[in-house]
Amino acid sequence: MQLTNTILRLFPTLNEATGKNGSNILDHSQQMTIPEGTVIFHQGDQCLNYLLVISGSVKVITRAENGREIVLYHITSGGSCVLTTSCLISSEDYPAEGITETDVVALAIPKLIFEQYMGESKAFRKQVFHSYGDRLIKLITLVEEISFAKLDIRLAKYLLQNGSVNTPIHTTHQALATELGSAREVISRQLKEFENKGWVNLKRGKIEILNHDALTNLLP
Amino acid sequence: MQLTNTILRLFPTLNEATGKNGSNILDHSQQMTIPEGTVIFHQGDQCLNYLLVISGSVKVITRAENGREIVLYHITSGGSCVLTTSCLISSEDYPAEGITETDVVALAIPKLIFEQYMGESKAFRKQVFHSYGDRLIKLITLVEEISFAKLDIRLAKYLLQNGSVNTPIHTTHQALATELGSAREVISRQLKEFENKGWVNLKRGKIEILNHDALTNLLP
DNA sequence: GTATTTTAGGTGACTATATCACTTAACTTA
DNA sequence: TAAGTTAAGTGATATAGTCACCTAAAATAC
Repeated sequence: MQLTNTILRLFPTLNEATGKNGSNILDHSQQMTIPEGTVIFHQGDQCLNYLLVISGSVKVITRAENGREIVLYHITSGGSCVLTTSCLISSEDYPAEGITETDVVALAIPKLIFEQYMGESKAFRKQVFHSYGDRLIKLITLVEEISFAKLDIRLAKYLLQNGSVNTPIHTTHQALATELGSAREVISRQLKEFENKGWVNLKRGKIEILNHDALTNLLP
Repeated sequence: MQLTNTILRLFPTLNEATGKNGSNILDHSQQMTIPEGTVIFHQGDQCLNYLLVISGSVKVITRAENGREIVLYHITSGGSCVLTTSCLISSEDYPAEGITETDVVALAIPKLIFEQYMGESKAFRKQVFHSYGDRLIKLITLVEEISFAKLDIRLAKYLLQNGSVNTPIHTTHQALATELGSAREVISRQLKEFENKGWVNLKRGKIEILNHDALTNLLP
């Protein structure tokens, strides 16, 4: 089956994740398709599955009372949701919310199967742990960036990572503000400054990079 | 042995963490005492042990190029160092540094023993995972606070959590700045403001809380 | 014990970022 | 085409961080 091959390419360790009786973890898991914009988890939810993302992207955000948001990280193809995992094990509340940014195909491994394979398969354990370590390191890097890096640099970095001279970025200033944990007005002004310098071209919902090198020079 | 009892009280799951041959995880672990101010890990280190803190406190910080620091979290009695664990499994570089804040007694579980028991003991797995989830949630909460909470509120919160009307806080403005990811001058000014309002009393290296209620009223 | 050095804390001027209360412009849909 | 909706722009003000420098307290050297 084609999908199984895709899954095994994305999560090679699942191949080895066979239980005592030789059954594969995939046999007990369910593939699901989730439309864009779906809230797949939020604070207080109970989680019954370990989620592996096969295609598409999920953003995990946290929100202040006043409505300001910041993106903690994205889960893309080959990633897993450690927050639901963490919750699977410790049964604590989520401090965050997960929303699909595109249509997402995911593999849901039920809680019990998850626990069973965690005991039986070293490869699966390794995979799960790796996800955890990854997120932890990403979060620490985020703390570092929010605390120490200046906004123009973070913005330039984002633009360079998500677009190039020929491929404009389709997003709003508000979405960018959420991505960087800033305010829309601040992003707008900063982008305007980049535009005045001739580095970018701004259209409603679209940012074109004109001078890749100038933006690169801003980075440390 | 008294120490074993202490360890089992702090890490109840270790009691169940027996291997196939009935051996206990404690038999293979080493107890160590680390003096205050020791850097127990930093970027690029290789880690060979899973560390459980029995007594004392370790602070985990990350540092900017310009020298500014922020405390990511503290590991106290009963806590474990997930960063070294993460590194044990994924072999990635630490994005942070761990420093003992006091003399610390810790239990070091060698990498191989750690991996063995992770496979054999459900209780031990649970313990390790719980640590991970905990840190993840703490880090997300930190991101939330840095991004959204105002400094006076965060400072008041810190003061209330670390002192009271009769027990002054022994720390420097610089240490407070690191704890909250701010700058010394900013902390000094904020504390001065609290002092002008009669809420605290400032001495070199010491902060006395005078008005608990006023500080509490600042919190959301 | 005084002098020197080190460390903690204070201050003013300035820059960066966030917030608030709007306005204007561009797309959407009735 | 008009009305509604969403995106972006703007000025004023508040908060936080940076820089350069100063003073005061404590530690140490002599």
